[in-house]
Amino acid sequence: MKLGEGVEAAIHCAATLASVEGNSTMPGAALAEAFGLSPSYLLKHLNMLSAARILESVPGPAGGYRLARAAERITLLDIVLAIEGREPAFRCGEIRRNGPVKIDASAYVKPCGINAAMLKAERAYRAALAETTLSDIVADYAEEGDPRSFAASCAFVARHQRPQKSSSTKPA
Amino acid sequence: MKLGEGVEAAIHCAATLASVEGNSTMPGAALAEAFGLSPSYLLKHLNMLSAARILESVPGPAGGYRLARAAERITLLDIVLAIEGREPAFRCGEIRRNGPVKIDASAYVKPCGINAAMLKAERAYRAALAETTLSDIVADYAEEGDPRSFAASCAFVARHQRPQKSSSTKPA
DNA sequence: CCTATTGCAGATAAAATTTATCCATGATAA
DNA sequence: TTATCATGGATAAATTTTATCTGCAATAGG
Repeated sequence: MKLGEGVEAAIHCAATLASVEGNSTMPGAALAEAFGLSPSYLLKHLNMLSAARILESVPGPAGGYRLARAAERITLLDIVLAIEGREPAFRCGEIRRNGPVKIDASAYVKPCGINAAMLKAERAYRAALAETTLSDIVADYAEEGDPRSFAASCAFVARHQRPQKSSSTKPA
Repeated sequence: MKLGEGVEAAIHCAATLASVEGNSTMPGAALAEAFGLSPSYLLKHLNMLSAARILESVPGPAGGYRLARAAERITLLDIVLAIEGREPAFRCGEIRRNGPVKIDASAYVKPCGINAAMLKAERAYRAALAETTLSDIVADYAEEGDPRSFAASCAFVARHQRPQKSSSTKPA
């Protein structure tokens, strides 16, 4: 059981974008620089977040990414599912049917109990992830994080965010 | 987020071994046959279960595998950790430190809030897995499963289990 | 003792997935 | 018109997963 590295990058980027003011955007290259990541690869992940309607993208100069909705309404689960896919971690291969003795398919209409137990655990995992929002992450960082690191983050965002001409969604 | 196929095989095998009587064993080849799996690869997984003290192995003819303790005291978590490893699925790469502005390491003594939230979810996952024991799986199968399939499983176990000379652990 | 069966460790290889880079294209602000 | 930026596709490198094989140690049964 393993989560790809993209998840960490995606959450950090989304949290950073939560600090961007109004409908301003931040270029992908700036986000890559903020965390020392490969720009070309990070774009893939940002793209998945866009496809999942977690981020919005604005093309052209002064373009970039911003949150597609309020940070209060973006959970860690949203991000993890966008990056890792919506498939459950445990995939039942129905190997119970592969024995030497062939039994009629009607014997397997009830779902496999093992699968059920594994999926139940995964629901617990997802429920826990759904309890934390991006705004929780940001608030925790502002309150509990080191002031030096927090100030540096704020400065970085202020330096790289780009205001947009006309608003489309929520004007702060 | 993905679990290897070995987990499914391991749980099914362990559940099968839970039906073996007394201190009898069942050869790995028989378990592979029971689920249509590659014998040489399944042995790897059975071995991990042995290393984790979930199974015991007996060498020599009439040898094979059996549970190392009562099915009531083996949880799905035990098996998943034995196969997938004990590392958490989310591994924090501390990319928060990789920004262009270098900050003293003392700013990062507090753990990353994102990591904390992800680990919290994983604890929920593991707690849910720990709630289901092998005996739960077997009992559910006996009560809720199809009688034809259950009878076939019992017959298969009866045909392949091999009694041992002298007992070491629990004589049923 | 001898032999056949079985678990075990290690080397190896095939396949799939993840990670990463590059380039051509389209949008758009200046 | 130009420079900046997101997008999508093609591609490749790296890593992990899956799978097989071989030689070795243990042992029940003759």
